[in-house]
Amino acid sequence: MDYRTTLNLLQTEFPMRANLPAREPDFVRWWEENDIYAQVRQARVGAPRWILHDGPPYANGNLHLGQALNKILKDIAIKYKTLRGYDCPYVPGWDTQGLPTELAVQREYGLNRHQVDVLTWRGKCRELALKYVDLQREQFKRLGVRGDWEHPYLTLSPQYQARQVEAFGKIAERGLVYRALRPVYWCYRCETALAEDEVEYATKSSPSIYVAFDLTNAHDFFSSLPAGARARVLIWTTTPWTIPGNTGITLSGGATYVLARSGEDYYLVAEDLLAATAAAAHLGECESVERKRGMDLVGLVAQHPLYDRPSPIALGEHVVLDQGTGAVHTAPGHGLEDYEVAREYGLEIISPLDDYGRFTAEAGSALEGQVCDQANEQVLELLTCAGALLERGEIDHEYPHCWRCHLPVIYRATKQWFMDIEKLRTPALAEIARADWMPSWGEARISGMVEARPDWCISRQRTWGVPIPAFHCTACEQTLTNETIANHVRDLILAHPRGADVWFEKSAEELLPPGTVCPECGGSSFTKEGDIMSVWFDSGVSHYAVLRAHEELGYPADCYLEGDDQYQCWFQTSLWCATALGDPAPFRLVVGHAFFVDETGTKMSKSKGNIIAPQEIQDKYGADVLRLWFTYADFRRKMFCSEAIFEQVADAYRRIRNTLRFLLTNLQDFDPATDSVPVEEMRALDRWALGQTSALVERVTHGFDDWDLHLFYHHLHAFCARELSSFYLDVLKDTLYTDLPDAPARRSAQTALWQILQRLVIMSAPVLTFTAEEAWQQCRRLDPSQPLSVQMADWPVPDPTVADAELMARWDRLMVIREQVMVALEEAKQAGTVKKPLEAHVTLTAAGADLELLREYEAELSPSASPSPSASASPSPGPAPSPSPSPSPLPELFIVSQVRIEEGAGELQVQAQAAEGEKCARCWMVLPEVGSDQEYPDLCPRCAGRVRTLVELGS
RNA sequence: GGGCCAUUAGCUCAGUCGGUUAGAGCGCGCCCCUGAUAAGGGCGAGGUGCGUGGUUCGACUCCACGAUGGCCCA
Repeated sequence: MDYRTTLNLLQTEFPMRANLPAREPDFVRWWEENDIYAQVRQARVGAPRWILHDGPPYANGNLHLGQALNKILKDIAIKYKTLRGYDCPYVPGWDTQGLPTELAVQREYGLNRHQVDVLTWRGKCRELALKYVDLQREQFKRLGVRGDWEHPYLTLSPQYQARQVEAFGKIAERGLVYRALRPVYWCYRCETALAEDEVEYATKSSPSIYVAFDLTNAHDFFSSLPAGARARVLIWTTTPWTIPGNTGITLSGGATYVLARSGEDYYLVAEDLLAATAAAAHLGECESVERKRGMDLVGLVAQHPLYDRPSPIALGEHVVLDQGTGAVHTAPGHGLEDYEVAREYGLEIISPLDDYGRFTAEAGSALEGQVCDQANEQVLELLTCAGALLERGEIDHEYPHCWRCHLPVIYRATKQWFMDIEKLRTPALAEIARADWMPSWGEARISGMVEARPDWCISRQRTWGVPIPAFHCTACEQTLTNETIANHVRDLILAHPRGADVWFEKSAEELLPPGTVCPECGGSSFTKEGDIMSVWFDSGVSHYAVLRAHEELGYPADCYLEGDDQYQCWFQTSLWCATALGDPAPFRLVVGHAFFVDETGTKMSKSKGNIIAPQEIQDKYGADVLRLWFTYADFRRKMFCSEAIFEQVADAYRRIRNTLRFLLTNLQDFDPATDSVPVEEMRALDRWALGQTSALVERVTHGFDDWDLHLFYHHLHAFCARELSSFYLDVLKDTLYTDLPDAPARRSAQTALWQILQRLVIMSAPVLTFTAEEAWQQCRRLDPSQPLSVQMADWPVPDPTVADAELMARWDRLMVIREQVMVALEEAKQAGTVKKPLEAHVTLTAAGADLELLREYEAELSPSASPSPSASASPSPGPAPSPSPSPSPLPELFIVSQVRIEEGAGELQVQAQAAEGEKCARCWMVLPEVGSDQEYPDLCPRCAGRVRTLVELGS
C-alpha cells in the first residue's frame, strides 16, 4: 500500500521559483489599481506623522544605481515607519531645471540655444525634463517604491517657481543677498559661472613659469642694495594667462625674505625657498645680502612687466612656503584668495576676459580676442620680450574642471548674486547642533564645511531656470529687488500656464509693480535682471516650496536621506535657505548613505567603465534582490558591487523565500480562527520557536530603529537558515507529515508556524516588498480578515511571555547536546555503522544536570501521545483506535529512531548505532514494534493507529 | 596638502564595560536525503583581528604614527 496518501503532504500556490523579473510588474499594477498609497494613508488617518522629505533627483536620463539605492532606502524607511503605526505621506520630487537639461537639449535635439528664441529654448528644456520625469517615475515604481506618484513636486511647476521667487524676495528683504564683482569659477565653453560644487578636480598639465617683476622703490627698504642696481621680485605661477590680470604680489607676513645677488641683479624671494628658486630660475650662484620679514615689506611696489602699472606688495594668509618663491602673483580677478587680498589692500580688481574667455581690449592689442588659456604662448612671448621670463617648464597638478564638459575652468570676476553666508554662519551652526545626524560623524563633517564655506554664488548666466526677480534702473544703474517686487513677479508666474516663462515674455515695465520708481534717482525706466538662479537654490528652497506649501506635509521634516556628497550640497543649501528665511533647520534627522565601488574597491564611474545599471540587476534577478542587496551591506560605508555578491544575495533570497514557502505549504489545512492552540497548551518545542521569533522581532526592530538596515538581512537570513530550516522545521516534519491532520501536536506546531510566518512576512515588507506582498496574499487566503495589503499591517511586537527565560535556557543546553549527537551520528555514518540518522539508535550517557534535563524532557507529555480529539470523539463502534505513541520527544529532537538515556558519571557521552527493528513504511522510523500490527504489518503501531483512524473517518 | 570615515575568515557582517579557545550566514570541501526537490540536512577546513609602537596584570577593543580605501575640500 502506498501510504503517501495518508500523509499530510500539502501544496501551496506560492511557487518555489520566484520569477521576479516577470512577476514583479504584476504587483506594481496591483498596487496601482488598488491605490495602495491612498489606502495605506487612509489606514493611518489620525496617527502621528513621520515625514521624509524627498531630495529631488535630477531628471536627466535613466536611473543610475545611486539613485535607486537612495530611493529604495527612503522606501524602506517609510514602509517601516508606516508598519510601526505612523502616517507617512511621501511626495517624491524632481530637479528639472539648470545647465544639465540645457546641455541635454543641445545634445538630444541638436539645438543651439543661440539659434532659437528663449521661449522656444525653454519649451524644449521643459519637454525634455518632463520626458525624463516620466521615465524615472516608471523606473522608481518598477523598483517597488511607494509614493504619491501622481502628484510629485517638480521644480519647473509654476507653483514651485512662485514659492521660490517668494523665498528669494524674503531673503532679499532681509538683506541676505547681494550682487558684486567677484571671481567665480567660470566655464567659457558652457558660458556660465559654476558653483563650488559644480567643479571637479582632475590632473592637468600646465606651464610652470618664473617671472621677475622689477621693484621700483627697493632702495627705500634695502640698505644693502647698491645704488643703481636692479632689484626684482620673483614669482611662480602655472597660469601665464592670468599675468595680464596681475595687480599685486603677496608675501607671507611671518616668513623671512632675502634679497639675493645673482650676477648684477638682486632678487627678492623667501629665504627658505632661495636655493630651490635659484636652481629652478637659473639664477646661478646667489648671495644673500639682506633679510627682512614679510610684514616689513608692505609699501614695496613692483612694476607690471607688460603694462605701465604698479603691482604693490601685500600680505596674505594663504602664502605658504612649500613651493614657488614665497612671493605670490596676485590677480584678483582670477582667484578668490587674490580677491580677498585685493579687498584688504585696495588692489585693483580687473578681469580682462569676456563670457567666452577671450581677452578684451584691456589686456592690450597683442592679446585681444584670444582665448585666455590658449594664449599662454603669446603671454610667454610678451614676457620674454620684456626680459621678465626666467624659466618655463611643465607641471602636472590637480586643477578644477567643469562638472558638465569636464574641461578646465577659469576664475573670472563677474557680477554675480551671492547669499551672504557670513551673516548666516552662526545660526546655521546652531541648527546643525540641534539636528540629529546619522551616522553621527555627519555633524562634524557638515559643521566643518559650514565653518569654511565662502559666500554662496546663486546666479547663473543661463535661461532654463527661475529668474532672479531684480531690475536695474536705466538711469543710475541701481539694482532693485525686494519682497514687494518678488511677490508681484510670483503672482505673474502663478497666473501663467508655463510659470516663469512670463519673465521672458514680458518687459521690465510689465513685470514690475505699477508705479515703481528708482529709490536712488526717482527714475521709472528699468531693465530686468538677466541671470537665473542656480539649481542648488531651486532645490535648496524645496522645504519652503513643498513642506510648507503642502497641507499634508509639515515643517520641519523628520528625515532627509541622501548620498553623503550632499553634506556639501543639498543638506547645506537647504539649511542656508531655511536660515536665510529665518526658519529653523528643515530637518530633524539627516541620514547620509555611501556610494558604490566595484569589487576592487574603486568607485564606479562612467570613465572607468565599471558602472552597473539598476535595470540590469532588476531584469536578471528582480527588484527584490536589488533591494535585498541594498541591505546586505551597511549603507553608511562604501558598498561593493560584484557578480559574486549578487549571486550570494540571490541565494539568500531563495533561502528566505523557500522558508516562507515551507511555512505556507504546511499551513494549507490550517484555519487560524478555529485550529489555533493557546500558547499555554502549546508544546515546549513550539514555544521555544516562538521565543526565538520574539527575539528576532526585537533584533530586527532595533536594526531598523538604529538604521542598521544590514542587520535585517543578517538576522532574517540567519533565522531562516539556522533556527528554522536546520532545526525547527526539520524536527517538525515528522509531526507535520505523519500525525493526524488535527492532532494536538500538529495544531500546536501549525499555530507557531502561522505566527512565525506572519511576523516574517510583515518584517520583510519594507525590504522584500514584492515577495512579502505575494506571501501576504497567500496568508489572506488562510485568514481573510487580514488587511488587503501587507503594507497596511502592523509591525509585530516582541512577546517574551511565549517562552520564559528558564525554558529558553534549558533549550540552549539541549541544543548543545543536540550538536554532540550530530557529531556522533556523523562519525557513525563515516564508520558505516549507520546509513542515515533517521535509522539510528542513540545512547546518551549523562550525569547530574544533563541527566535531569534529558529525563525531564523525555517525560514531557507529548500531545501526540494521546489520541487526537477527533479520533477519541469518533463514534465508531469498532475496535478503539490503538494508542498512537508519538516518537518520544528525544528521537524527535535528534531526528533519529530511538534514544536511550543511561546514567553515568562525568561528561556527556553520545553513541550512535543502527537501530534495531524494521523500518516503518509510513514514518520511516526503525522500531522493534514494526510488524506487531496484524492489519498493517509494515507499520509501526502509531502509524497503524493513524491509518486506521483515517480509514474509519473516510468511510 | 587638509577634514571626516573605514579596515575582523574568500564574501557580507556580529562582537556589551578592556578579561577564557574571536562568532554568524553565505561560499568552499566531504557526506546524507529524495515526503521543502531547479529544494532540504550533517560534518569539516578557513582569521598575523591592516602595520608599527605605546598605555595596561591583560588590547580586536584605548592612544600615537603609518599604510590602504571611500566621501568632501584645496
